[in-house]
Amino acid sequence: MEDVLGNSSFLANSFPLQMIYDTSSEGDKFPLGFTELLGTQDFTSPPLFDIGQQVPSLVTDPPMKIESPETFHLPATPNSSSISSASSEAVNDEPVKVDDHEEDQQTTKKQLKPKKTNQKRQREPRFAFMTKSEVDHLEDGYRWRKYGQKALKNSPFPRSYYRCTGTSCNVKKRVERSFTDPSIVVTTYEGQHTHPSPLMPRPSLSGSRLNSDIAIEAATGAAFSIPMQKAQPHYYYHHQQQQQHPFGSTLYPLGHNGFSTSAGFLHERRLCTSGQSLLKDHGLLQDIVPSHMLKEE
DNA sequence: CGGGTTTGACCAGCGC
DNA sequence: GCGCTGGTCAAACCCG
Repeated sequence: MEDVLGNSSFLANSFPLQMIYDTSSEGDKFPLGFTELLGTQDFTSPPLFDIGQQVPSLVTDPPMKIESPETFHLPATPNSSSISSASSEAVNDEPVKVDDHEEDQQTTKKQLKPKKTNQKRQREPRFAFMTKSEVDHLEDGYRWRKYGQKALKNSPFPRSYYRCTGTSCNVKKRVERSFTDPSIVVTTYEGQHTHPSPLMPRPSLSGSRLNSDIAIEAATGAAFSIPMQKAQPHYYYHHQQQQQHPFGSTLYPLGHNGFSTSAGFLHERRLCTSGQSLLKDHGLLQDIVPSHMLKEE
């Protein structure tokens, strides 16, 4: 976990526009797209980001070697910001059904105190964003309570731990700064909101929502919360890497935990829902990244 | 006073 | 087995 942000050689050819998805053990039982793992299911989760400003991508690096449980990729350019990469962590061999996640969370918490059960601690699917921002704690529409802070071994910046304050909502997030680029905030979400955002009512599809925004929701079936930017992000797109299959080949290396499966699902779903030819060169990014950005590269 | 933050301690998992 | 590290707890503290 410590080289999360520190693998600079890796970063050199990494994907600037990435989203870290981390599922612990769902494997091919994972019936949902990754975004569903985060926000509340469908109606409840507001589109908290302006897709024109911040765009998630599901792509990970093909050469990605998961040396540490979580591997983050930083933008290749200082101007680029945001988001993601895939990671896997806390591998459980036993598959976990998403439906059970709430229960799991309850039990995992209890597991801490009444020492040692025979079960390994089970983790929620995780999912991280890299956001270029001055502020550590990005507003994402939910209310969070900080419950811990930890200095990380290979980073001068501490990691903060937050829990959603919603009752019976066990979503957690971790916020840390990239020490390779302090302007980048890495936010890792874990769990699924069980309630709508208390801060931001979901607007209708009309108005300010961009097509790409809609595309994301169509693709995922649910919106998820991406921290709203306080600083203007820039998106950077690597055409070269995008030519690869945005999910299959790049995500398979994550192996064990079914990321590839859910990603594949997502991809399929995308094809089904968006109704246009989506399988072109740019893969997912094509319809979530503004076209002018795609041309930049 | 209620809710959030800080911070030291504790625990579990992992690697050596 | 031991030490290291990440993750969490919970008491103390802060603030509106």
